[in-house]
Amino acid sequence: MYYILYILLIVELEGKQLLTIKEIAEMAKVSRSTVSRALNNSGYVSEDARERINKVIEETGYAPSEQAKSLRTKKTKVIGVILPTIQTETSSKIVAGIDKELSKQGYQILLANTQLDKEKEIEYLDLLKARQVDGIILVATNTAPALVKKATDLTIPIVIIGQEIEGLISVMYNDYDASRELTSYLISKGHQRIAFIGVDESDRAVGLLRKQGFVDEMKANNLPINPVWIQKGIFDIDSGRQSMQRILTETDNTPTATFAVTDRLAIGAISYLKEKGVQVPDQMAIASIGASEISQYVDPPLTTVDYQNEAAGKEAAVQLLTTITAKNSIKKIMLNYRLIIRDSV
Amino acid sequence: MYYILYILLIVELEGKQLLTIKEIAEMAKVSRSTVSRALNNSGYVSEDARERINKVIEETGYAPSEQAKSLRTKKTKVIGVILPTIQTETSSKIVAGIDKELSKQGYQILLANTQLDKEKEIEYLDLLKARQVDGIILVATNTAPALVKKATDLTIPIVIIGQEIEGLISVMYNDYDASRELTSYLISKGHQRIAFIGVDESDRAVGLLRKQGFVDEMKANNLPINPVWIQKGIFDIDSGRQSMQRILTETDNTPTATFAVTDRLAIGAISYLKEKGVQVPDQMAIASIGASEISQYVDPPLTTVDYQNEAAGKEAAVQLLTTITAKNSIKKIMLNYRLIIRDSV
DNA sequence: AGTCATTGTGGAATCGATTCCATATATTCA
DNA sequence: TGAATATATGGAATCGATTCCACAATGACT
Repeated sequence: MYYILYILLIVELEGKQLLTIKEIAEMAKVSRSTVSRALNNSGYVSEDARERINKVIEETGYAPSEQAKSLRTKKTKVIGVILPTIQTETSSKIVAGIDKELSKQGYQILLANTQLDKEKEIEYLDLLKARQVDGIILVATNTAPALVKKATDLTIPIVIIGQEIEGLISVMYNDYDASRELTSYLISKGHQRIAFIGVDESDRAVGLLRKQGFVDEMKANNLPINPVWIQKGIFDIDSGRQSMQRILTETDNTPTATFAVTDRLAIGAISYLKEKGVQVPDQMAIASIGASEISQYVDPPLTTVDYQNEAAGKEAAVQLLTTITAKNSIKKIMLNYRLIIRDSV
Repeated sequence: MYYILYILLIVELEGKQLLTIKEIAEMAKVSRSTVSRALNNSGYVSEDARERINKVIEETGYAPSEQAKSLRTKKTKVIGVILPTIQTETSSKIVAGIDKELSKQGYQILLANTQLDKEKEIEYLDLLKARQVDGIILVATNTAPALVKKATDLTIPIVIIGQEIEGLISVMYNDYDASRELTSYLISKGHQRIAFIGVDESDRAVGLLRKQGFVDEMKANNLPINPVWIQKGIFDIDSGRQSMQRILTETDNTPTATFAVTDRLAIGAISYLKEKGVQVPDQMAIASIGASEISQYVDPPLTTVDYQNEAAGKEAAVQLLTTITAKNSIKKIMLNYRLIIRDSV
């Protein structure tokens, strides 16, 4: 009999089989119920039993399966985060902000990177639901009807960052006002002919609102806009170069300043200007939105708008957690921004 | 009877209770076993039953609980990724590489951000184990004995990025050779007095190996190293500024070139030099390791070493997946690097 | 007609926890 | 001393899937 037990023990240690609560119970000579109670500090457990259980846990390094636990309790302590990409400073700052807040409360992040594929945003909502996440934070790039419907129908708490979706908690950047203010600043510096490098308007926040802010402020100051001055790129540096090239070559009516909707676009534009020997800011001023870390180290340092992405992530996490623990009614949160004036204007 | 069923249905739809396989089975008038077989294409299912099941699934939008499934099958299709920080380009590129590879195979990433706290690396190994992840990728910053022991004892497949740990699959950067080659390049450009901005040596790869590469190459060329030239910072830009300040002020024997172990440190150093009116590269050449996206847009564009972090992440994911599906014996993978020559030297 | 393989199905056990409930003992108070 | 309460424990059901097994029905082949 002893031999058999011994052999079983060996096999178990060799195979490094994960321990279960049942085995811990047996070793501590109590029932599974008691182990569970000791583990969760719920109900009564005698000092005697508690000590034996702790000792066994200590020795074996047992950790209860989160798997099994959450099947029963319906809580996974996991939050799904859907991102368009992880490779930008904006995204990683948002994730960092989310993570800081969530980890305080013992939650973890399950990443869902769409790689800019809009279909996948919808797919991932389903997948995360199947994975029983306790909540979802969606860093949205668009407000397509299919996405809105899926997100609204979802039974899981969800917070949107970067776009406004009716009926859902949204954490938004103040794109319109920031854009007007930045345009206004350029005008106050004496610029009258101002170009604009934007992105596609299916991205309502970055594409549409920032453009509207620019256009409205120009109109409010009775300044004309040459169609060539309005360029559209995608979210990368090279696209900024190309846009600036078009601005300089496709019309004789060259602007004296350019407003790029992201730092990357601005950096691309500057890189083209340098190549062509155009002085920044003397011959062409540049301003953008984003306040990326390097914006202060490029030459010249960029005048930009700080959106405080980490704070956005944090705010989204806070909203989500309060929705999970106690129903939450706050629906829209408009974040602050901050104009950072440097040498590029 | 019909009323009761009807009311139950209403309640169910109203409350948006998550459906279970049991309900699907009832609606399709088959057993749970049959639904499961249909879902997984295992065993026999008649065409007739299959159609009814698919119809019900279609109508209800049912998705099986991954939770319950993985409790039974012991597979979660989740990989834990432990990172020192998510806020650097290196990290996000690695994660992007990992994610691209994993998502192809239907795996997802569970993030564990240590925020540079070494204790947490160990904690998270336990937590991820409790969460039953199928594998772990550890982006390591050190090889402390406690960490090595925990990682080695783990019963879950694990791959290390950035450090070499005996007995585990490690994906490493060729820090020593890259460092020697970069130093050699500086020397070939005529520099004899070269300073070095490093980080703490508890980070074996970035701290120790890069320094050794530098020192060995200097020695091989019989070049002396002034102690003040060897500075130590942390992983941020400001730390590069401070190091450069010390290099310039704490000795009269000023170097003509500086090797910074990361782009950020180099950018900080350049920023200080500019402030003091020191010409780069004429009065001080700068070279670093990292090839961050902005390294080509700073002024002057940085000479740096490209480590291809995304490829590193991808390689780690590939190794991990093959270990999970079929035991894997490859133990060490040394990645390529590439010297990028620009104007800062 | 009888054996055998193929196809199809449902019941029941299982994964590893939590939690309700029944029961037993110890303690307190009138 | 007896009733009420507090403390302690284990048994059994449960969460939502998968999977083994037993059993039927059908068709094929001697």
